Amino acid sequence: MKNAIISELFKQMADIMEILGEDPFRINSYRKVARVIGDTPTDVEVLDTEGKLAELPGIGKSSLAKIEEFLKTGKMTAHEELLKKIPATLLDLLKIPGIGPKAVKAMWENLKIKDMNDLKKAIADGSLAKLPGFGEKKVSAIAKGIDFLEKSTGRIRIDHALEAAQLVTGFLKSIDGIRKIETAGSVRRRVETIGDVDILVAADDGEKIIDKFTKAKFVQEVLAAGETKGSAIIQTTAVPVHVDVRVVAKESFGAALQYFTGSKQHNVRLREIAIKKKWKLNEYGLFDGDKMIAGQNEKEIYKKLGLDYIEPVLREDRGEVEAAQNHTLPELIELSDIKGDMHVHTTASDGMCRPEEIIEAAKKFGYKYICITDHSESSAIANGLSPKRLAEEIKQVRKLSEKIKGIEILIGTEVDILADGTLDFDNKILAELDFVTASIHSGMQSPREKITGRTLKAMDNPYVNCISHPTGRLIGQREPMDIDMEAVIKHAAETGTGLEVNAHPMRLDLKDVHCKMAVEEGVKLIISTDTHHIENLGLMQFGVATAARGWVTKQNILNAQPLEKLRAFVKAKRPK
DNA sequence: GCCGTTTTCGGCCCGACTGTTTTCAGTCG
Repeated sequence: MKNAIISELFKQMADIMEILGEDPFRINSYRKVARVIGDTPTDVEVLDTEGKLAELPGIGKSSLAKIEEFLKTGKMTAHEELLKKIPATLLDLLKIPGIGPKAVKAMWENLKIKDMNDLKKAIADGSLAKLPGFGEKKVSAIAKGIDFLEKSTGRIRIDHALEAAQLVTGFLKSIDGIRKIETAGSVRRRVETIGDVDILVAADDGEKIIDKFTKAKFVQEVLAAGETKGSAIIQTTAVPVHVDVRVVAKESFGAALQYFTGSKQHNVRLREIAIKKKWKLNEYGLFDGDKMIAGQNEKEIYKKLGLDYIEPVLREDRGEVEAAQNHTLPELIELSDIKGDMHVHTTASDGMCRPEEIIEAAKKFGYKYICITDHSESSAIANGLSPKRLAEEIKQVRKLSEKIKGIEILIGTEVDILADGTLDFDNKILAELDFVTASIHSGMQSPREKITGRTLKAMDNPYVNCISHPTGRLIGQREPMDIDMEAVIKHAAETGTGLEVNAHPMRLDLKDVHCKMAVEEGVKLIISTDTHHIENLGLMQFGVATAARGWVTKQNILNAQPLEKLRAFVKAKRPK
């Protein structure tokens, strides 16, 4: 699958052209190609073979030729030509906050700065500050930017971002004069990783709000403080988080919320629609000339533009604008639809709590059922169960099930998929379980054919109901396995096997675009927390958000169905 | 470079903040 590398090539070409000062619209079109290819779950090579590549939005003749050249030869001449014009290391400098293409170009042309080390030297010896357009403050901002970049781990997890958002909104709520407050940006869209957190406030005295925010106890460093916008690095229990607070008037709150929720590309589409109607859309409202025709609430803006309301999780310019025009938006899965958790671990393997504790906690969530799924023997590091220990656990859980009322208690397993694609338990014992999820925990570096083959073979087993965390990625820590997700999804549909949407913010696996692909093929998904601690049960919201970002409805989710339906799904695959 | 229910040519989203300026360019979202 070459999607990621092709996307990166186009992004690099856009960056280089920007440093060279070429036509911004042309640059923008390269960026769009990068984004569209990066967002596409289907292998570009497959799309090309089927002649469907040019059907993707933003891919015209010229981009198609570049992509095909790369697929055929492993080279992209246009990319190589551009790289001859500037050193590749210049692109790293663009990542420094406060430095853009113009600054990079000026530093390179005048001071021969070509990488981070050169830049540090130029700051230290004072030469950068002498460059026209670079004063003392700008140089100090760049130094800070380098420091931030070197310390930061890049984008942060959605749960960490949400914690920061809740900390700041909680604090702001206590200030007099605040009429409304909402978290906007990528946090509101529940994107899997977050760059910074955007908080939107409706109030009259912006300066006062920003002043209080930037002086709050949790603020580590103030990056900017104006009349309507404050920007700061704040401390949370997990990581430092960049938070922006913006203040707008009450009558513009909806327009500002829409605007600052993004995504940028989604907003561009909306503004284009406004322009066609001879209107103007900005963060203050929707305007016909000087007259505001919408702005106080967000729904009004979509309505006036002739669109059904689009939930924030869908606002990625992945077809949602067209669907809103045609009234074909899906009715998205919600947290309250979830009826049970199908993947939890107990002290029997590597979980931190006893079954009774988890079951009681699940009852408090209002779940109708829960399934205990401890590891199998091969996951030795996770204290996986031998067949004998599993047999004991089955007995123990059945007993609990008789004792505890108000929730159905199921016994299952998270069984290892072994190197040859067979399972860690034989079918005889699997047949005694209510639900079986299978996953790969070893040999994750194997080549694509091997990983894919193991997964497909596991799905052939009539007792396997679900594949857990199908790609094995750990966000920010481990790349996904090299696995053919198209083949996996097709085979899941063929064999009546479900796929997990692992809700842990570090996994979110399946990810959104794979969820979309799976439901389009008619595959049932199971959103599970993979709980190891009691608190983990609360992570379900992130799995639900990820599925919703993949246009998933309640009907597509197995554990949003009554228990009878879930049991029927298991039964349908087993030998009659 | 892409695109078309006003367009196959001529458009392509919009504003805040900052710093270095003295009216604006660069960066960011």
